[in-house]
Amino acid sequence: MSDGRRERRKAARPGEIAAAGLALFTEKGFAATRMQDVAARAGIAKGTLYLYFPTKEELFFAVVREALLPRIAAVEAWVAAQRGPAPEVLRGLLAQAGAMGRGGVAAIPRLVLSEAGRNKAIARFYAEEVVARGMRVVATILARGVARGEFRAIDPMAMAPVVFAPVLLAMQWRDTIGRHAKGPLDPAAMLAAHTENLLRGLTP
Amino acid sequence: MSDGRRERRKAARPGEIAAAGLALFTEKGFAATRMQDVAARAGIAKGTLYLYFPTKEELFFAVVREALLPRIAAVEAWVAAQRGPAPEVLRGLLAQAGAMGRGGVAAIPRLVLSEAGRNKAIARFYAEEVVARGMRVVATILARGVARGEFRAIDPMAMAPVVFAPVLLAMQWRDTIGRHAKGPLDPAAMLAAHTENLLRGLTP
Amino acid sequence: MSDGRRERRKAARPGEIAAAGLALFTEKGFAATRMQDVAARAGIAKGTLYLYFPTKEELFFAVVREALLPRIAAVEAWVAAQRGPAPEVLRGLLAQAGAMGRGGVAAIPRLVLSEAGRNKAIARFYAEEVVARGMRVVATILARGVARGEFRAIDPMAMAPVVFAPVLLAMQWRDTIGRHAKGPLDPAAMLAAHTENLLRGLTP
Amino acid sequence: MSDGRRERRKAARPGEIAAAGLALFTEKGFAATRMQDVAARAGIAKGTLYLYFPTKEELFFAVVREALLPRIAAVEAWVAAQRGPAPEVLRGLLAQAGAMGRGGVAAIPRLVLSEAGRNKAIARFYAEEVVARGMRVVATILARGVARGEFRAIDPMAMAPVVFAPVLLAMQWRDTIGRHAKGPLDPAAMLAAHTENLLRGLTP
DNA sequence: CATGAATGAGGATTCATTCAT
DNA sequence: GATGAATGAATCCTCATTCAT
Repeated sequence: MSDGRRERRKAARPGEIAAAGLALFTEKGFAATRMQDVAARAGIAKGTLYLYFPTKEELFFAVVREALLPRIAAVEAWVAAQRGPAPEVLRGLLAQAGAMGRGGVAAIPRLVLSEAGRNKAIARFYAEEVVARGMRVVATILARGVARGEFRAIDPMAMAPVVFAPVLLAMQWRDTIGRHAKGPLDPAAMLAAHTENLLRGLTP
Repeated sequence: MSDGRRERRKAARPGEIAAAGLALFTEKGFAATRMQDVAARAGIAKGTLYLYFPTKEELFFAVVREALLPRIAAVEAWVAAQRGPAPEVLRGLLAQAGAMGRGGVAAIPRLVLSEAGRNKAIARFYAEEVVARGMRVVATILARGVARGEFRAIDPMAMAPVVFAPVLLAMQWRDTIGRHAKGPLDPAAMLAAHTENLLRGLTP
Repeated sequence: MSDGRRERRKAARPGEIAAAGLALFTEKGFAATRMQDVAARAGIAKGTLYLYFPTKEELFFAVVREALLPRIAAVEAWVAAQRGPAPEVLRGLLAQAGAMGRGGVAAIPRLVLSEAGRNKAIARFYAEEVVARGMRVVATILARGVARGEFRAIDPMAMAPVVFAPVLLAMQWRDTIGRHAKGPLDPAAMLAAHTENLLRGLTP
Repeated sequence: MSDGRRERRKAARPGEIAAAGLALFTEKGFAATRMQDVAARAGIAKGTLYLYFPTKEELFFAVVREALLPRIAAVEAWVAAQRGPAPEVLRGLLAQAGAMGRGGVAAIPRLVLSEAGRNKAIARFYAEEVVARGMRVVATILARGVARGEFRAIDPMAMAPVVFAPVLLAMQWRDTIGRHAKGPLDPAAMLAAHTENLLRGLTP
C-alpha cells in the first residue's frame, strides 16, 4: 500500500507513452520522431522512456498494438452482435469505418507500410493481428450474406480487402494530401459511391 | 563538337540521378536513403549531385515527377486510343495496372503519403499532376460508358478512385507486408474479385 | 535477538558487495562494469549499493582493499614462519605466486594501473598498502639470505621488484592476451626460467 | 597538382590523428577518451575523424600500430647491427629500453592489457606483431651468447620475457603510481639490479 | 564543371546517482 | 533500512550540405 502511488503510476506509464508515441509518429512519421519528444509529450524524462521500451522500434511496435487491437476487438464484437440482413451490416460497417480513424489510428497503416518493407517483425504482426483479423470480420459478413442468399456466390476472403481498400484510401487522402490540396478526390463522395457499387455488385 | 559528348552527358544527368534516387527511395524509404548512395549509384560524386538538385527534398520531388509523368501520359494515350466498349477498356486498364509498378513506381504512392503530411509542395504536385490526371483518365472511361448506356448513371469523379483503390492496396501489400508474411491477402485474387464486382455494380 | 540475523546480514554486506565488484571489474574492467550488475550479483537492489559505497570509485577502492590485504597478510605470515635456507623460501614464494591469482586477484594490478594515473588516492593506497608490503616481504627473504651468506651482497629493496616482475607479467599475459592468442609467451616456462636465473644470479 | 595541398593533407591525417589518439589514450585511458577530444587535439572536426577511422576501436588499433611498429623495427635494426659480446649487447638493450617509452609508448602495454581481455583482434595483433617480434629480438641476442659460450645453455624463448618484464614494470610504475607516490619502488635502482643479476645468472 | 574532404548539428542510447515510498 | 523508478548528462556515430581545389 505504501507504494500505491508509484505502482499505479508505473502500470499506467506504458499506455501513456504509447499514446504520446502515436501522436508524434502520426504527425511526423517514424524517422522524424525524436525519442526526446515522445518523452516530453508523455511528461517523463528521456531516460525513463527506456525503462519501458528498449528501442525506438519496440516503442513503435507497442504503439501499433495499443492503438489497433482494441479497435479491432470492438469491431469484431459489433459485427458478432448484428442479426440483421448482411447488406445492412456491411453498410453499417463502412459507415463506421469512414467515421473512425479520426483519433490518429488512421495514420497507422501508413506508418506500417513505410516500415514493413524493412521490418519483418512489424510486417508479421500487422499481417496476422490486424489485417487477418480485419479481413475475417468482413469475410464473416460476406459469408453470412451468401448463406442467406443476400449476396451472390463469392470468395469472402478475396472480396474482403476490396471492401475496405477504398476506406483506407479515403482516410490516407484526408490525412495527408487532402490537408494541403482540396484536390480532385472527395473522400465522402468516394465512400458513398463505393458502398453503393459494392452492394450492387454483390446482389445475386 | 568536342563538347557534344559532355553536353549530352550533362543533359542526361538529371534523369540518371532521378533513376538512382527512385531505386534507393523505393528500397530504403526517404529518410534511410543517403545522398552519398544516390550519387554512387548514379556514377557521380557526392558534390555533383548538388549541382543538379539543391536538397534531398528537391531530388525526391524530381524522382516522383520523372517516374510517374511518363507512365501517366502513356496511360492517357492508351485510353484515348481505345474505341471498344467501356467495360472492356476498364478491364484492360485494371489488368495493366496490376502488372505495372513492378519496376519501383509502385513505391511512390507510399513514399508520397509518408511525406505529404509535412510537405505541401509535394502534396500539391501529386494531387494535381498525378491523382487528378489519373482520376480523369478513369473518369473518361466511366463517362463514356455511361454515355453509351454500358454503365448505369454515376458520378465519374466519385467512382474513379474506387476503381483504383484496390489496385493501390494490392501493390502496397505485395511490396511491403507481403514480402515477409504470406499472410491472408492474395493480391491477384483480390484484383480479380474487384474487377468482377466493379463491373457488375456498374451494369445499368 | 530478533535483529541478530539482520545485524549479521548488515555486517556481511560490504564484503559481499566487494566480492561481486571484484568478479565484475575483473571480467569487464572498471568502466564497463555497471553498478546495476554489481548490485544484482550481490543480491541487493541498486539503491542499496549506495548505502554502503557512495560512488563507483569508492567501491573500486574497497574491492582492491578486500581482495589484496588478506592475501598479503597470509604471505607475510607464511614467510615469517619459514626457517629454512633463503633460496628455498624464495623458490617457494615464487611457486605460490604463480599458482595464486587464479581467483580474480590477478586482475587487480591491471585495474589499478589503469586507474592510478588519474586517481591519486588509489595510487597512494596501492603503493603503501600493497606494493610496499609486498616488497618488504620479498626484501626480508633476500636480506636474510645475504645475512646467512646464501646470497651475494645486494640491495634487497632494489632487487625485490625484480623478483616479482616476471610473476606479474605471466599473470597478466595468461588473463588477457593469452586467452585469445596461444602466442609466443609460455607463462610456465617463463617462470621456471626466471626462478632458475634469479637464484643463480644471487649466488655469492 | 591542383589538389596538391589537400592530397598532402589527407595523407598526413591518419598519422596526426593517431598521434592525438596516443596522447589522449595515454593520459585518460581508452574508455575515458572522447572522440571529440581526439578530433580537437588533431585540429579537425568530430566528423572528420570518422573519414579516417570508422570506430573508436579502429582508432585505438591504429594508435597501437603507429606507435609501436617503428620502434620495434628500430630495435631490430640496432640489434642486427651489433657485433660485440652478447652480454654487452643485452646490457645496451636494457639501457635503451629504460630510457625509451618517454614519449607515450610506455602507456601502450597498459592500454592493451586493459582491452585485450575483451578484444580478440587487439590481443592477436599485439601478440604477433609486438610481443613475438620483441621476444625474437631478445632471443636472438641470448642465442648468440649461448653459441659463443658467453651464456650458459638456456631456452632463449623462455628467458626472453624474463629479460623485459622488469623493464615493463619499471615503466608502468613510473607513469602511474610513481606519479603520485614516491613510494618504495625506484625504477632506476630496480633496472640496475635486474641487469646485474640477469647477466650473473646467465654466466656459464 | 566536377570532386570529395571537411563540417557540425542532431539523435539514439547508456548508466551513475538520487529520492520518494 | 531497503527499494527501484526516475533522471539527465554524457558519448558515439551519421549524414546533409558546403566549398577549396
